[in-house]
Amino acid sequence: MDSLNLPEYREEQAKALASAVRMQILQWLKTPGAHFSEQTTGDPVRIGVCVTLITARLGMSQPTVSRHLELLKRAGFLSVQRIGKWSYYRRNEKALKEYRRWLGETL
Amino acid sequence: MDSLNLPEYREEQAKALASAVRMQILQWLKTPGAHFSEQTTGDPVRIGVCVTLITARLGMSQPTVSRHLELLKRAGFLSVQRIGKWSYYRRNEKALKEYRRWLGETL
DNA sequence: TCCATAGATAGCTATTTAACGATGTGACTA
DNA sequence: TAGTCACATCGTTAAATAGCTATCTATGGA
Repeated sequence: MDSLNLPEYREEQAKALASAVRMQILQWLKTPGAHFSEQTTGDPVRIGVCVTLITARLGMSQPTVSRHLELLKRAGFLSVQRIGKWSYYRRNEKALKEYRRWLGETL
Repeated sequence: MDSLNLPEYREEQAKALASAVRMQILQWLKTPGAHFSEQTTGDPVRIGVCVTLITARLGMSQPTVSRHLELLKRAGFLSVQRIGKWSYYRRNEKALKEYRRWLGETL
């Protein structure tokens, strides 16, 4: 076939979004304070939400959640910040916006 | 976990787009005349492009292409029109636009 | 009526994905 | 310094996906 003009990472991003679990994570992280108010070790809006809370809310095993978070991070949609024993994940709005823009003009 | 508010078909649509082959098909069909000018049995812009031409352009087996087209159709992104022995596929711009709108306000 | 053509469907295989439990690692804590 | 906590990584298994060949169905032409 013709060479694909779909960059590798765009496909990776599309795959990251093609999962109900990962879309749910992204949506929760839009308003972390509303969904993870239990977090006391830091402002969820600023630094992000720790894995334990996301795991509890999803009701699945911690390694599985870790894997979903990694895929979203690899796609560029999440960034992590490690503070002490905790990893705080938050949305990368810039990458999300960029992806929407690309899809809008490509699709 | 909380009940997901991602409707089933939104996930199906996202999966349909998470494939380089299917994205390529959608892009070609944006300007069918430019990519499938060989088609003589009907105006590709109006009625769509037949499976044989898409198959030739992709360079993969006909059943595989048929499968990709079916997934795009199930997602609502393509519609088919059968005329004689031919099936003409074309973009469903309304569904594509709707999906972009949904993603924009959900993501 | 018979054959060819277009496309869909079925069946198989290889690969990828998603889940899990077990274990490793690094950082606080008693 | 021993233990615990937070998270990542590893290894396995089951299910989903993508490709192929073979075959079926329907239409059109000789």
